[in-house]
Amino acid sequence: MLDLAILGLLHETPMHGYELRKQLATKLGAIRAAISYGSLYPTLRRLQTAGWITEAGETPADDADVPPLTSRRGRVVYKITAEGKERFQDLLARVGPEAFEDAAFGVHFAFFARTEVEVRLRILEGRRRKIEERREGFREVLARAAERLDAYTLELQRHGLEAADREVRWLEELIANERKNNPPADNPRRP
Amino acid sequence: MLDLAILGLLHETPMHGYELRKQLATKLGAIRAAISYGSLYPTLRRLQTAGWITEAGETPADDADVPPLTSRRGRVVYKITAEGKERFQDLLARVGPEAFEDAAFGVHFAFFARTEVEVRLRILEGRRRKIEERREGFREVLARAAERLDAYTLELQRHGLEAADREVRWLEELIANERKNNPPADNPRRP
DNA sequence: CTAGCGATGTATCGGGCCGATACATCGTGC
DNA sequence: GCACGATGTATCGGCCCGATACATCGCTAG
Repeated sequence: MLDLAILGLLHETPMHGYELRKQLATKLGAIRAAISYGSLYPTLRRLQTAGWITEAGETPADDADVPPLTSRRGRVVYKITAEGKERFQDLLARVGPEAFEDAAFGVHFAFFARTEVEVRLRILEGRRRKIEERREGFREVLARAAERLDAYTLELQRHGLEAADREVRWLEELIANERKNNPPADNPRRP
Repeated sequence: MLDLAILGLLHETPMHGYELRKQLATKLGAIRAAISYGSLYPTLRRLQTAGWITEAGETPADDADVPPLTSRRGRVVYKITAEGKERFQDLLARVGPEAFEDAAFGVHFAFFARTEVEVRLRILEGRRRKIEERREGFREVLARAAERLDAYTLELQRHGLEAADREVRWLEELIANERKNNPPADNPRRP
């Protein structure tokens, strides 16, 4: 799951670990917390061993750096290899049940701009089905076991039901737009 | 985190692992997926070693079992000890920053019926602050970096922002009710 | 009658990911 | 001139998950 995210980011531009973590945090902020270094660095090593990324010596042309960052220390800049790009496409198109889990779905979604329409649809529909099942679970608990649960547990169920319901509607909107070949940006929002 | 959940459930009634997992799944369904056996059984062993739970021989009085379950196999029924109850109260009242994380917050909330009002309020307020910060993050990304992100990433941010916003409002409602000493069940919902 | 299946039930193993921690450098402000 | 926060790399112990294995029970189809 981290593999896909890291390869995806390095596909756009070479980066070092620290920067990678920051980008991940903003790009996937809606899905999961910032990734830990205890995951990041071992994963980078694994990807490098597999031949999907390589160390790229610090780029000498630092033109237009945000502030005048003259530092040139132990930063290790990674870039994706040809095999890495293949691997990325492979992971991106693989639509197993894992792709519908919370975290994995978010990562897939974050790279939808690089995904085929049919794959996007299959992922969105799989995710919808999963959330629908979750929603059904809440409904059953609320209908069948309401009297056996205390007020707070019930409130948790209600909140979960509402959240699931809203996510289903969100997914349905996305699916409909996808079928009309509209990217989500074309979907007008009230300001 | 599992410790608190398991002790809490065993506080209500003795149970074996399988049942424990099912109860956890419904009680915490809104928060986290069903707990894995790969976590459950090692945790039970740990709790037992610590002296917080003990094996209770299969209860002989099986009166009013749901179906006539005559089976009496290798089921291991656990029950909480006096030290376990102390430990549970201790964990329940400990309000560190971990208690505001997604999963831990859910577990704490699920046992609010057994929690002091002041502790409930501190947890709800800490959680609210955390979600507010998350919401601020989304807002900043949407305001400052919108042009650098693709449509799907933006949509993810919008969705995250909306979810965070709604959770803040939910928490605010709960806090207000808490201050008026109303349990959440008194909060009327349209059917 | 029996073979198979799905639910119940306990348990382990490898691995992913996290939080805490350590350590070093750079620019800035006091 | 020095403390502090941001930048940056790295490891370690531990929690938790998914996959897997294995055994029993009750039901039902052949």
